[in-house]
Amino acid sequence: MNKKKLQSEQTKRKVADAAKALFSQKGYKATSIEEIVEATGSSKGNIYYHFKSKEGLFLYLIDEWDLEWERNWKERESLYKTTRDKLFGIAEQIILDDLNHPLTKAADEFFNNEEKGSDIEERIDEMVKRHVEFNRELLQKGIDEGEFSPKNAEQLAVILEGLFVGMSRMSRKTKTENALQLYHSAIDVFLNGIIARSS
Amino acid sequence: MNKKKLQSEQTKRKVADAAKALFSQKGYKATSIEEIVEATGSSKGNIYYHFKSKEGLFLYLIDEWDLEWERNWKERESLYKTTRDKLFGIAEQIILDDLNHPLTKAADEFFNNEEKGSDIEERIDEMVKRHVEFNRELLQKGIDEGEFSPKNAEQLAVILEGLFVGMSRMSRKTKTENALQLYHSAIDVFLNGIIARSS
DNA sequence: GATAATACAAAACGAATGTTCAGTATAAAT
DNA sequence: ATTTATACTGAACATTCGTTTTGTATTATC
Repeated sequence: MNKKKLQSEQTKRKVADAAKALFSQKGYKATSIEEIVEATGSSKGNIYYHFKSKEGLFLYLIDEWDLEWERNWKERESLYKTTRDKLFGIAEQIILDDLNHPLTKAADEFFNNEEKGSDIEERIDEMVKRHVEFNRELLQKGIDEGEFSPKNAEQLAVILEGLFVGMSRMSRKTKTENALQLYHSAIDVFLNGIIARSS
Repeated sequence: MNKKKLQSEQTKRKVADAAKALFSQKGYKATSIEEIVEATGSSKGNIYYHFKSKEGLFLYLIDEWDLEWERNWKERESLYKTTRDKLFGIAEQIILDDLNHPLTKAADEFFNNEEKGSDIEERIDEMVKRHVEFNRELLQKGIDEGEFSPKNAEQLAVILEGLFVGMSRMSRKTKTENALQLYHSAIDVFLNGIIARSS
């Protein structure tokens, strides 16, 4: 049980890579299984052997992306000391990640479409929850340490997540340089809005 | 040229109303022309006689919605004196409008879909530009009058627009009461972030 | 009253696309 | 060596849906 399993994993990877490229270029809906077939040389049946469905294939890619993001962050986290700096650091990583990661638009499209299987919906909910929880912990830490004024951390976490979502959408039409500035300003406003002051 | 034109307008309205209800409940993509046919009693051909396409029908509804929003705002604008208060007022109207207006989700879905006719895309771009310009004028006024710190008004306008978009998405899963709080907090943070202070 | 325009109906088109399934070959297991 | 499980093929399936087209009845125009 070796040669076959290896070959299998290689094929799965090849499909995932091709799908990622296509989803990135054309978006989720506009990318057909047929195109993935043409890009990989694999057959339709084979793709459905490795992945449960088109949605499943896409979520597989998003999961990988998420994991990669967390890995990158953990490497960089120690570079920042205060929670405030960490937030800026996260912001910047998200900015770079979002702008460099062409899957963003497809993900945005995917999450906004109403027709998802109920099992898929659950996975999405969990993913969003993970993000918000990630934000919440950081914000709570900032509040506890007196950096931010004591507000509802859970709510601020949701707002932060929403801010990124909104910025992603707004920067769709703008050039990359402007998008970078836009994101940065948004974080600036947000931080400025929750920062603790003596006034 | 009277009885016929009247009847025609009534039919168009009936179709528009039914479509609005359906798009609101089920989203853009999930609502089929066939369902609009069933809901109105009109035929497919008739719908296509009154509206150029499904996209055209949807944009017609969005346009109406936008016009109604502006009308409402102009009625209320005089109630607020400072730009800061106006922003809060706008925020609240958007909140109420968005939460009460079930078309929001469908619009969000529609704007995120990649497959639109090029003429449709133009109309969307214009609409977004109008919104941003609306925001920009207000923010610029606030800056000129010293209420807000002098930042790039254009960029802040885009950020504000994005914030609403993001909040709309984030509040999709939450209950109405929580959504109201969320929106309000977000505006709070934003205003707090751009407010002018003596520090 | 004849002609033209308008409002509407009903059916067919047509094309894209996700998914399944019967069948085959290659490998592992016994 | 035979059986079994796994990886894969390719075609058919199954629908869904937006759009077009052809035909008709009613109303306006002259």
